[in-house]
Amino acid sequence: MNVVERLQHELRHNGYSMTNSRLLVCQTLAKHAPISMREVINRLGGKVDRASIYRIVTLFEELGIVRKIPTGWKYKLELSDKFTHHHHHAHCLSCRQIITLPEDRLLEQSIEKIAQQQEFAITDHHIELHGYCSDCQQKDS
Amino acid sequence: MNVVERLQHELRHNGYSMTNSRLLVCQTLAKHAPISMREVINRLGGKVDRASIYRIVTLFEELGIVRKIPTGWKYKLELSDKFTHHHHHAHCLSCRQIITLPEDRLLEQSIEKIAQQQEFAITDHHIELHGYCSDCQQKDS
DNA sequence: CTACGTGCAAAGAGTTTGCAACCGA
DNA sequence: TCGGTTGCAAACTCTTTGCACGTAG
Repeated sequence: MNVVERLQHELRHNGYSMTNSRLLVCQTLAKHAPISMREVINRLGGKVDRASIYRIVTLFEELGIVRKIPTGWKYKLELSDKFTHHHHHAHCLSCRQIITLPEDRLLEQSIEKIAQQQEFAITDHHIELHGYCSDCQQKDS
Repeated sequence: MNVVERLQHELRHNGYSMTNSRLLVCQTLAKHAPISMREVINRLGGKVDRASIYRIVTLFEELGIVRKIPTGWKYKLELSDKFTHHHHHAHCLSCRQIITLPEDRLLEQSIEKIAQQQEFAITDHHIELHGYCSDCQQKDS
């Protein structure tokens, strides 16, 4: 199932229509993630209105189609695990690059264990590392 | 070392003055964390100007005195591990409560291991759980 | 056809900046 | 005293909302 089919399925399944604007937003996310709201708006400028983009992203978030990844005071967007695979990110404080981390069983298990201990019914989780990537470490030393 | 002494130390050590405004912001964070920017501004309304609060929080973040914890599109603020103990949060999607989680060795080790594997020099990390707290699970069922 | 979606425009939050006055060491 | 800090006011960016028109099913 490719991105478009997947989107169509998620929308229909929840009683929403597949529209051209929704498709454009989804394709932008698929192609450029992680991407900021501003970038999405710029890339779709003229094609989809700002307000509609906000409405679409809000809907996508409710349906679990996109996730927001916090970067300092702001955030970026990317398609959820339904479209890609489960992963987390590391942010380089020097070059601002966002690195995608490989999935780690032990880490995921730790999270689940803690949730169980707290009797917290977990639906999602987010992990974010801050520091310096290998390239920037070499430059600075 | 209490909160005020700790603040004084962190500021002096980095060449900044201990001012009344900085003290007020710090005390507000100590007393009400996690707290949103808006709440800080409201609580200090009349005593410290909005712009100064932003400047102070930005400085505090650079010095590692405060950390931002993302909550959806927004964020809240709290004093860093230097003032409290290292911990993470769980957000209840129903009652919006933010639960402080106990420290977990296994989890912290997993994080360090992943950073090492990626040759990423980690300085900080965030973990955030989403789901439903035990109270809300009972209400809904 | 008809309810859901979108564009437009304007309002409402949240955040930043320049500059003159102020205060802490 | 003197440079770092703050208050004020204005600008700017980000996000939301109401309403009339457009469009998918």
